[in-house]
Amino acid sequence: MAQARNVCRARGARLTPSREAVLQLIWQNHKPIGAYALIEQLAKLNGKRVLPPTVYRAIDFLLGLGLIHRIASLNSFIGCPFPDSAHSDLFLVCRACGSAAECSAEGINSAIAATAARAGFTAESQSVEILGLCPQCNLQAAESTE
Amino acid sequence: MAQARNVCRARGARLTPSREAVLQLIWQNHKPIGAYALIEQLAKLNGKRVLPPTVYRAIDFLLGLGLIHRIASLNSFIGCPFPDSAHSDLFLVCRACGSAAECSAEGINSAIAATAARAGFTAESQSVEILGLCPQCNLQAAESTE
DNA sequence: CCCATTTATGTTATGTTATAACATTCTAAA
DNA sequence: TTTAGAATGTTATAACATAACATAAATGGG
Repeated sequence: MAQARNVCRARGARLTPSREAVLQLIWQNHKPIGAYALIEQLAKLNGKRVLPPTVYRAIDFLLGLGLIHRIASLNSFIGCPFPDSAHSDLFLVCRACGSAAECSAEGINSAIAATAARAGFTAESQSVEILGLCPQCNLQAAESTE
Repeated sequence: MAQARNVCRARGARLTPSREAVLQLIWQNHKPIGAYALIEQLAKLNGKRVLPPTVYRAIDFLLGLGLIHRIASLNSFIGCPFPDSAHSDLFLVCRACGSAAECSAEGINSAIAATAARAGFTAESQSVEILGLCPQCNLQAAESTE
C-alpha cells in the first residue's frame, strides 16, 4: 500500500479513499476478483450499497497506474506484485482453484516483440494468460485418480 | 467449409445447419464478431428471431473443435485459419480497425511452455493477445499527425 | 480567502455478454 | 421401431460494463 502511494505520488495521481478501498480488497484477495464481488464487499464494509460506476472508476484508475491487472479470460482483476517495474503481464491461471500467478518471462516478451515487429504491428499492451492447473491442484487431481 | 466438414467427420461431430450457419457468419466476417451480432445476422438470414442459447451452443461446439477462437479481450469470436493443425493461438488485435490476425510463433509457444514448466504449472490452453495498431492503421495514424 | 476550474463521486438508467433450467424434437443405432 | 443420446427450443435471469448527467471536493490563481 505504501508502494501504491509512491506510484501515485510519482504520477501526480490521487489515491482517494474509495480507490484505496478497492485496491485493498483486490490485494487482500489473493485470486482474481470480479467487479461485482468487489461491489458486495465494499457494500458490506461501508454498510451502504455501492454502485457499479464507483467500482469501475476505481478499477480504471488502478489499471491505468499498473497497480492492478485485468484477467481478460475471467473478467476479473488482481493486484500487481511489481507495481513500479516494467514487466510482462503473463498469468498462469488455474482452472481448479482460480488462482492467477503473475510471472515475468523475458523470453516471452522478446518473442512477442519479435512476432509483432515481423508483422509490422505496433504492440501497445498484451494479455497473455495460460490456463491449466497450478502445482497444488495438479497434485490433488493426481491423487484423486490414483 | 469443406475443411470444417472434415474436422467434424474426423471427430465424430455433427455439423448441423445451425452450427454451419454460425461458422459461415464468423468466417465471412474477417474480424472478431460478438455473439449478439451473430444473433442479429442469423435472425436476418432466417427471418425469425434467434435466442442467445442457440448461438452460444454453436459457438461452444465450434470452439471445442478448434474451428473458431475466442478473443477474450474483445468478448468475440473469429474463424481459425488452420483448423486441423495444432497451433499457437496468438492474436495481433488492432485497436483501431478491430482486426485480429492469428500468428503462429514457435518461439512464443516454447517460451510459454518453458515458463509454465518452471512454475510446475500444467498448461492446457492459452489466450495470447497483443493489442496495438496493425500496419494499415499505423500508417493512417502517422499520416493524420503529419 | 474566494472564485473558478478541474477532478472525483453520486445517481439513474440501460446496454452488453452469458448461462441455468427445463421442454421438445431429432437422429442414429440396436 | 423403440429408445437412448444428441441437439434444439424456450423462458428466465445472471453477470459484466458503461452512458449521461448531477453534485461535491480539491486545487491553483488572483
